[in-house]
Amino acid sequence: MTSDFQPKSDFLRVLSERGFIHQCSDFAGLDEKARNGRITAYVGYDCTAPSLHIGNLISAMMLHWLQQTGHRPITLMGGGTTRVGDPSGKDETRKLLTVEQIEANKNGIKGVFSKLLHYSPDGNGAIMVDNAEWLTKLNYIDMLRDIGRHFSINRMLSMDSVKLRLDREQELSFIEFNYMILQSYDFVELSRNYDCCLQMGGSDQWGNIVNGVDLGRRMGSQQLYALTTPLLTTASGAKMGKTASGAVWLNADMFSPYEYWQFWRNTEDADVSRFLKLFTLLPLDEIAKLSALGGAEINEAKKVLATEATALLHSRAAADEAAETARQTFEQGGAAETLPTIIIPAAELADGLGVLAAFVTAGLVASTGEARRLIQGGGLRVNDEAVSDPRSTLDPTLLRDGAIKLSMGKKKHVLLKAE
RNA sequence: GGGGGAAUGUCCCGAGCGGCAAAGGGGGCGGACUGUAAAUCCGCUGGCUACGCCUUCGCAGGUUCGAGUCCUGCUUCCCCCA
Repeated sequence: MTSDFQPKSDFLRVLSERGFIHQCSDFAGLDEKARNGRITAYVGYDCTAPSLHIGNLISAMMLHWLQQTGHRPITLMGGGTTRVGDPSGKDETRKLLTVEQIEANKNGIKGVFSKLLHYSPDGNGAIMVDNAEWLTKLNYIDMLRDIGRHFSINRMLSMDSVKLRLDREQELSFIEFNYMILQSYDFVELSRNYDCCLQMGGSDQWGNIVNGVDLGRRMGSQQLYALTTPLLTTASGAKMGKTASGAVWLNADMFSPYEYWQFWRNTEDADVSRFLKLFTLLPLDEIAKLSALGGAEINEAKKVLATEATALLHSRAAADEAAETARQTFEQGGAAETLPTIIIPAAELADGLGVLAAFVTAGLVASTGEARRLIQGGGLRVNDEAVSDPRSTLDPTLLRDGAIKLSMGKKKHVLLKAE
């Protein structure tokens, strides 16, 4: 955390109170600027996947508060930079994505922001731009002369993103080495065209952002600022956002509102307060009350966290439905209608469907082998009864209200319906 | 250009005298205990039409009853010399 500086601007005060701030290039200067008028700030998003994930949410939330406190957010799509690939925090070169993939990913990512920001060309309406617009037009010689000359290789070699690779004797290709130059240039470009003076991002972006600030100074832009968030980890130190099945995606078609709700519901006790501040819009005094709950009561706070976070990203209705599904499933031990459902042909069930196949079809296990192992460990249940024989079959007599409830472990349930 | 190393279970790290579905971690998953938490303990962590069959140790061949392990060629990476 950066000193005990007391921000006077609404913007930094909110971010600071809610725990968003890790580092800032010039806290006092930025605070002053934000207090004296509307500023424009941006966060860049790489288009490496068809959806953003939890790790991206924290910076998106910063943009939200930026707008709420009267300033203008820019969401920068990395349509250009993704073609190069950011080496920060990565052990190995990522495979280059095709231009088509990048475009497709970009379109997948865009949607999320409309949940958190108002877009409009006027006032403090958010704007979305794509750095492919200017990066793809750069001419190599011009770029070297205008931009490249401001970069010192000596200094670039000392940047974490580069040093790490070199220290570990892992290859860093020239194309990746250029990433920070392009990102720096983005900042200057946005500062010229949109009067943007602040770039925010995760702490792993500090080096890239500060380089942009520096380039701005060398190229005679206005004073630029850098602001980063802490790296999102759980209280036990694990990197957030990775689950068994992969990342916690923000797009509903990749990670359903119900799964999303469950993700937050399973937060560790020690993280509840921090996450309420970061990922919900609840006022701080209310969060303080919730955080004060001790022992088993903290579960109430987790439900609020789950519902508020889900409502913010998906919708209030989806959040309430997820909460209700969870209530029926976990608190009453029933099978809520709204659990994830898999439909199979009625004939298949009438003929007797093998349990192993059923669990594979339901997507609860990846293979029949895994299903067998889980059965041995007592981890699979049909209508809440542990499965003991891998050769047993499911038939229509097991239908309860038209569905068979398949469960893996205590938390994952799927309804199997026949049609 | 010359010399020397390295690539292992498709999550990662990492052992591996010619008999290996391959030691050990980490991570993940399941079970017990709980509060859908943490900590702790136990189990699992190639596939299948499953007491049997099939496919795995960078790639392609070869020697052998049998190769991750030996030989040849290739690819990629690292180190030293130039």
